Amino acid sequence: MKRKITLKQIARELDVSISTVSKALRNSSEISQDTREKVQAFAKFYNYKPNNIALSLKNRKTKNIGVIIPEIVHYFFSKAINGIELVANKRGYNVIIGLSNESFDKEVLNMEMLANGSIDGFILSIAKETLSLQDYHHFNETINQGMPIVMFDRVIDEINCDKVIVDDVKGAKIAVNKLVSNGCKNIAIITTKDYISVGKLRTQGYIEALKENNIEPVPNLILKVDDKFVTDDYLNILEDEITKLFKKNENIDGVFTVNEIYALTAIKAARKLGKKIPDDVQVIGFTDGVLSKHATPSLTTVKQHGQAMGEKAAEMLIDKIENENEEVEEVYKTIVIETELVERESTK
Amino acid sequence: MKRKITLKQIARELDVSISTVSKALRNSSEISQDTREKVQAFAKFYNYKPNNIALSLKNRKTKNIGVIIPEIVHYFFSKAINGIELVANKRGYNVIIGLSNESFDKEVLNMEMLANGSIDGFILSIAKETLSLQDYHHFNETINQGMPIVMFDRVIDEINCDKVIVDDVKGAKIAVNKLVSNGCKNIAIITTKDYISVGKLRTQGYIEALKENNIEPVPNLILKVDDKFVTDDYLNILEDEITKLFKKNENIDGVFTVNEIYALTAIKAARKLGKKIPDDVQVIGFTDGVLSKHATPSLTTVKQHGQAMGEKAAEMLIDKIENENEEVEEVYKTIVIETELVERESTK
DNA sequence: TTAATTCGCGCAAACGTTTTCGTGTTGAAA
DNA sequence: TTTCAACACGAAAACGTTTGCGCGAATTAA
Repeated sequence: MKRKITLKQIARELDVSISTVSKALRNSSEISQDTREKVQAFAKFYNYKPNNIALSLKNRKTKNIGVIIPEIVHYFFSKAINGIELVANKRGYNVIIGLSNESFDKEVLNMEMLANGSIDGFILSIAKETLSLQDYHHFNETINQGMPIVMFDRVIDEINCDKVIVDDVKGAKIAVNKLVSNGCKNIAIITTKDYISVGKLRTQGYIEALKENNIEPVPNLILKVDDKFVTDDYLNILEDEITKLFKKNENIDGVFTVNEIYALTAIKAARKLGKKIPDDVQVIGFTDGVLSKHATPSLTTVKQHGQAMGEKAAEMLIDKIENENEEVEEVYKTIVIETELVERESTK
Repeated sequence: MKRKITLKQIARELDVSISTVSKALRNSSEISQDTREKVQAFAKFYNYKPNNIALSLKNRKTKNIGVIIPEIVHYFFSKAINGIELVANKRGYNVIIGLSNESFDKEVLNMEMLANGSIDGFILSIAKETLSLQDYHHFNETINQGMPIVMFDRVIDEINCDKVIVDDVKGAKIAVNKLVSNGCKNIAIITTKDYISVGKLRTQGYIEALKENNIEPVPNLILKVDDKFVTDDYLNILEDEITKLFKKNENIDGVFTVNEIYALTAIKAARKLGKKIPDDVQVIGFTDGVLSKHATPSLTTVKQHGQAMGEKAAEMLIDKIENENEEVEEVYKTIVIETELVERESTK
């Protein structure tokens, strides 16, 4: 019923000026002990709290950070948000989320909605559509307006901003090396089309690892799935493609995939073909999500530390926000979060 | 480099007053065609956008809604956020999230951070700790300050606000009825302690359904798991308890669980005891998450429509925010979202 | 020519803060 | 008694908007 109380109302009730109230509440020595106590008691009684919006306007700091990600129903991204919210909260910031749903337009719209004063900085992971269109004007414009940006996971080299990434190449190598040392001779990869940077990099790691182990990569063992349109039939199409892969290459004894779903689907397809996991085929996925842990057989995966990435991104952003005054020549960092192989039942 | 341009700067450059600029941009007929065009062209060139914070202060509307949930790395909650963000965005609102991590203190803190002007209303799902402490003062205080609240999923009857819930009793009944009609005679339930309202209600539905099918519920078949402390060892403890349940009651041929993890763990435990799913034991879970779909065998579950719940909650909240003026005697609605049984491989 | 309109624009208040600078009152020192 | 510092407080500006109102100039009607 009763709106939040303001300085003005307190001032009127106590018959002093607004400035006196403000100073009294901040314990300024300008104000007499008497008045201070009176004001503070009154404020406490009416549960006075300064209005954030007014503070934001005055200080030109909102204490909000904007996070724009492709989707939220996704283990990696929700973990990242968890990390972001953790440190943001610890440092007194709120988190505003925008979901691009992998759409360029929604990404641009979301950024425009927030860039007009609502936030002090952005943390973002780029939509697939943006990556394939290669239209990055909205990032550059935002940066030019003096708004700090930290990109994570899906980043673009050419944009000048802080970045937090996973060493996808190295992660893929670790996985492939594991398969090789476990005795696999014919290792396939199930990956995405190249415009997804993480897919591309993991594929690169796969190839490099093979070469380092003196195995010549063969194109037939590289399956690049188009995941532009994720429909309900998607899983079936995926499974069909993987089944074809197995049938064409009877000798496959190891599979590395760039995410969990591909790995699980590969296991399913392999089993239907009568192959035993991990005896006949060993499988390693990427992203240590809830599926990897609870699947049967549970999945050996390359863990990305999504939460750590989120935490680091938030730390970097807030550091930048709070040191904005020091106009040192801008220097941008790229932090690489190490991956880790989590071994479970899908490998020997 | 260059900060966002303001009305004042445009006014100075064009040698008119601030009000003229403002009116010109809003196409007011008070301003001559000439001036309007000049101002608009200038504003467009410098990409002028009104400052949201200033607007918020002026209008006493932030166009932000606050969402406080227990955790985000969780299929149901992330689906709900997805729905909330969808309609919020469509209606011109931003979403600020706070995570309580099931902690009472963090829930209170988060609400206080946001309640001082940062948002126009709350959507929340209550932390377990709050539910067990039964301390709801923060909700009531917020409501008394005139801030609208919509609770979803985990709600409290005594609080006067809009609510969006799932019919947990009915959902449980549907599941149990399915098991009965599939021939199960000894149906166990794996649920949570009663202070979690959803656990309690689903248990209630289980009992009612049994009675309606003329089966006397037996206490030995009701396993109430304490999930207050979710640690890494948690799954083992859970599995042990379930294994004990099976051993004590060899005749169990159907299991209903209040979430996915319990269901998967039950399947695992049953299999280790040599029972076949669904031939010897049929299992139905709750919450149609990513695990249910991808597990082997895939899981028959009661689908909660988390996204729909989020959408509905956001609609209700924004409606309330935008009709706040009409001081009709407050009337609070509770919307029940229907559940749906998704049949997969864990039932016959 | 005068009076009444219309037009085009600026002033100022308001939203809720914080903070700088003045200013009137008190008490003590000279 | 005069002078000055210390004290306690208020006025006002600023952050960036929107908007009701007033005012001078131009136009029209009488």
